[in-house]
Amino acid sequence: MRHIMLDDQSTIRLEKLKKLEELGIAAYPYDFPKTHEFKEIADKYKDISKEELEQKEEVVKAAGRILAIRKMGKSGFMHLYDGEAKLQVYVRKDIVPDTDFEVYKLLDIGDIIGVEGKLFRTQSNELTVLVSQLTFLVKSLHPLPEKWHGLQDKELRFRQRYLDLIVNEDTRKIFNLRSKMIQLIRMFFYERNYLEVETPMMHPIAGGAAARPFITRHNALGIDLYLRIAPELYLKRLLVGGMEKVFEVNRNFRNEGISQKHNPEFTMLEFYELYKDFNHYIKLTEDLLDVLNKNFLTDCILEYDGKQINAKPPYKRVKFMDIICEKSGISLDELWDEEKLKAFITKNIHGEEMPPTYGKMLELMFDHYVEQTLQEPTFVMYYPKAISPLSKRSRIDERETERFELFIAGMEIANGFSELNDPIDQRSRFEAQVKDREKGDDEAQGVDEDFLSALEQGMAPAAGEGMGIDRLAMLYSGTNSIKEVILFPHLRPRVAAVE
RNA sequence: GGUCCCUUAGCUCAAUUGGCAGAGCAAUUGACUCUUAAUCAAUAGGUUGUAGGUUCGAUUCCUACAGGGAUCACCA
Repeated sequence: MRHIMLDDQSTIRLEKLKKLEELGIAAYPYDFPKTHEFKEIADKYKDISKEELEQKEEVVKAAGRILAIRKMGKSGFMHLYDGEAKLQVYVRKDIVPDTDFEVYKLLDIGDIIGVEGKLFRTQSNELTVLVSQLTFLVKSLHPLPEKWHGLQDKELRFRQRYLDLIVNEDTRKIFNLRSKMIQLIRMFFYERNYLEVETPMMHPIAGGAAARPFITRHNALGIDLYLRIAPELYLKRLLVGGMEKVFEVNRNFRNEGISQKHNPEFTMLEFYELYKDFNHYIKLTEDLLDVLNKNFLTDCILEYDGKQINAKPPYKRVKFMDIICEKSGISLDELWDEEKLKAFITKNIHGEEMPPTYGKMLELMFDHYVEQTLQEPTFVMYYPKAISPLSKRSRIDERETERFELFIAGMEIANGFSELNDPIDQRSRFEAQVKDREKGDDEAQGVDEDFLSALEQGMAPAAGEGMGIDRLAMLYSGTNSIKEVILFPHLRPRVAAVE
């Protein structure tokens, strides 16, 4: 049996709750019929003067959590917070019923109350409810963190996110922004006649990306399943089935380290459209970001990590192999030659193990020399086949694919391509992956026969793309840690206290 | 997983060279009918993350462990 942890302050609050019950007050009432959100009140009356308010006799019913109490004998002010805005209320002994004033005297910071009363402006002109009736709604048995500094301890902020949300307004703003962003993204695709779909989170084969999966167990079937690392291969089965435009916003799971930019589960937007290629999706990406820019930025400037980044499309386009040459000084011939590349890495990149495959060497070159330099939004195009097992061969150079990634502030934001729809080519790419795995690349995929059968049925030419929602939220909220944009980021579990 | 840093009252933070563990907010009691980081007076609140060690004496020095942060590795 669990008991409430009783420190001095909680004991006192429990006693106050008992006194309320002795007054005949319901300790845990069932509802409160409020007429306004605080923000509605603020918006509606912001231009109404003190004098006009006196005449109008505007009565409101509203409810919120007490963030501050300033008691002055027979009257007092409180600030309430309803999760969106704050509202000041004024309680006077000669105005509220006697019982209500007794209740008021037993209130603590953190309690939630409902009030009814007419609006007025104080001497300092703050819009305030002159309380005529006060309704007790719930007692908070623990004190709130300090009002001035708020809750600073990151661990407490993430583990007890509810406290963070009550006390730190910025936190609330970040999650409002995130929600609005996802809403705008959905609208963007709905307007273009995309169908929103949900594909499995548990896969018999983890495919569609290069990553190590989480393993879970299905008892009745007696098999292991993998939490998906990407929805890609299922979404493309839908393309085969004739769904012409689809998108999915949902979680992916990757069994890797936790860092400032990585959470084991993260939210991914993926979208696909038949009869289009990667050029079309580069443009669509710019259109989508343009919508977000207009909603979240002023003058299209991203303020990130102390830098100002111009986010106005169109964005710079560079070739993957060219940009590596430009930033590292290697020649294109050397870069295309595995042995010469190996020699270059040995000579110039120290403290790194030699990657097991040619593809991994290219990724090392890119990560080491290029990624951090891409601060202004930049499309990196034409990734080599070796590291793009699901993208269609380039029309220009068959060693490359029609794949692009978008980088902003040194972060990978999107990854898209002309989808490979040749089942024979796809099979050989999968087989190359198997060879990579044998060479020691434990993120290489296996052969997905079921997916190949779908492709054999015939998939029209298509473009597809994935975007990391958490990282977008980081960019637009100006936060440099993914934990700030995920309500409950993964932390090591605390060892439970002895019960 | 490696390296470095952090952990003191409910919260935000102090504590000199190793020498009585303190402040603000929150809380309690009292005063106060336009305050807004309300004000004034008084009071209470601590096994200094945990377990060891060195020492006459440890918040302070050492070791291990736990949690967090930064960074590297892996990745989006």
